[in-house]
Amino acid sequence: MKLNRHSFTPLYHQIEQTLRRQIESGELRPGDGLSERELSERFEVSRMTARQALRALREDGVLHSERGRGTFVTEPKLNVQTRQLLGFTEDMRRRGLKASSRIIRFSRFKPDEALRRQLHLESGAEVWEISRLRLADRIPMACETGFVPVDLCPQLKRAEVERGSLYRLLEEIYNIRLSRADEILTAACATREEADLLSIKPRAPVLVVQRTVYAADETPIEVVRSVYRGDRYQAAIQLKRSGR
Amino acid sequence: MKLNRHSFTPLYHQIEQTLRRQIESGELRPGDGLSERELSERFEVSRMTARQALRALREDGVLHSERGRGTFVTEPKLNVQTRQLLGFTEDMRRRGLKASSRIIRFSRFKPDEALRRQLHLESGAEVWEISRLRLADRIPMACETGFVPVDLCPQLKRAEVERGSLYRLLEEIYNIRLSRADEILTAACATREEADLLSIKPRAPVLVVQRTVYAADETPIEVVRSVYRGDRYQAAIQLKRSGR
DNA sequence: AGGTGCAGGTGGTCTAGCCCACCAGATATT
DNA sequence: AATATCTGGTGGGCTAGACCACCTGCACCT
Repeated sequence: MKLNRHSFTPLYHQIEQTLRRQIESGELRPGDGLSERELSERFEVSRMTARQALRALREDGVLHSERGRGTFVTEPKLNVQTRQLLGFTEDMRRRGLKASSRIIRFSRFKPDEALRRQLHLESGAEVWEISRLRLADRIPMACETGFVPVDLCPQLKRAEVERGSLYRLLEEIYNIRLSRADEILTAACATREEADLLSIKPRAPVLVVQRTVYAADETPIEVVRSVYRGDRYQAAIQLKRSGR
Repeated sequence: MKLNRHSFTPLYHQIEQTLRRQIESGELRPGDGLSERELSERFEVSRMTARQALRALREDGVLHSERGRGTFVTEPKLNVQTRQLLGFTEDMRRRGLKASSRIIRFSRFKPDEALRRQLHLESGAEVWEISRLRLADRIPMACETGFVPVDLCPQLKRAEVERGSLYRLLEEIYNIRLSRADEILTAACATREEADLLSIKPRAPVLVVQRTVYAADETPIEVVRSVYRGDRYQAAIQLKRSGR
């Protein structure tokens, strides 16, 4: 096992990625055991460095450690998957559904004060408005209206947005590293317009998700409001008891 | 600053708790700076140990570090607070509201197969059923039905449940250390019964939270279903973009 | 057969260092 | 006055050890 000692990516992160790949490829299977000392020998690093690699994987729930026994690849949770910062496309893929979308509106305009403040923008700046109907296996699932500063991706094309994942686009083409998001979930009644789009009855229950996405440097990237069909969508979360 | 070197609680955890107290008491204020080397001198531990204390606080968002500058007490987020594993009482207190409750049903019975499996119980075991209307500042906010294995707290009294926080009871009296929970959030329509209890119109939107709470050893402690008024309750979450 | 005790492996914690890139403010140079 | 350079402090990363509590399986003894 060879690491690149002169890379800018830290050793522990290279180890983490290696293990993650091995788990995804099936080379390491659920239940398989690892050991900190064995890893530190295999990768020729100190044990503390191996530990740091394992820590991240433990926090993701990919591995779990038992004192006195070892560290093991976690059995994949049946059913419940934790809510992650995923776009609709990625979210649906994880649920085993195929995402598609229909653009309802795609425009650029000068945001009002509230939105400008949410996106930390100067008063002259513009935003893209991306309004899409989201389908899973061709069934309407959500309608989503997002706002992204034009400065971040001035070349954004309707066709690009149409094809698929906005987040992948931002990460791969515009080189913006998404890091975290704040979400607020509420229950509401579908408006007539939403009901039409989603093919549900007016005033049927919907799950409304308002999300602000941030880059690694805490710059707001996107503000988005998604209205999910209450009868077909559920959000799974894992909570920790921390602090006191 | 003195640590108990012979305690069973690790040094880094003692440091973490000390800092947490100092922040809560106002002795350390938002914006104040700390340094790993300074802490390691002050507490007479190695720098790695001081680092480990800071890591936990960073992950909680209480502190944040800037390379080349230092580690600082984070300004408290206005408004948005992240969803934590809290009982209703604690949740409302954080929102600045006073929680109270009215017991609708309190009984013990033999669970059906589905519930038994969720709580990992043997076939003879019994559970408490605790069904409560939850109020915030005397306004109905949610109705909540929880199931707890009788074995965990055989002495549970109706009066105890009536007084307040079930979670505090479990932690302080029955010495059960809660560690995490899985939640599923969905939007739905209030049933007639729920609408009556919550003083809302029948078929008004409600946020349904189904939660399973686990102890540190992964034993399921409680399965609970809460129905929140859609017009008065929202759930805030923080998401991280991790792994791939 | 059934228990007892021991040895080796494991994760958890901790030490006392090291080098690096980065940042800020002071100092020196133009 | 503006600019470059130095300097001390910071977090990030890493090392090569150490001791502990805990778990497991094995050998030994009863």
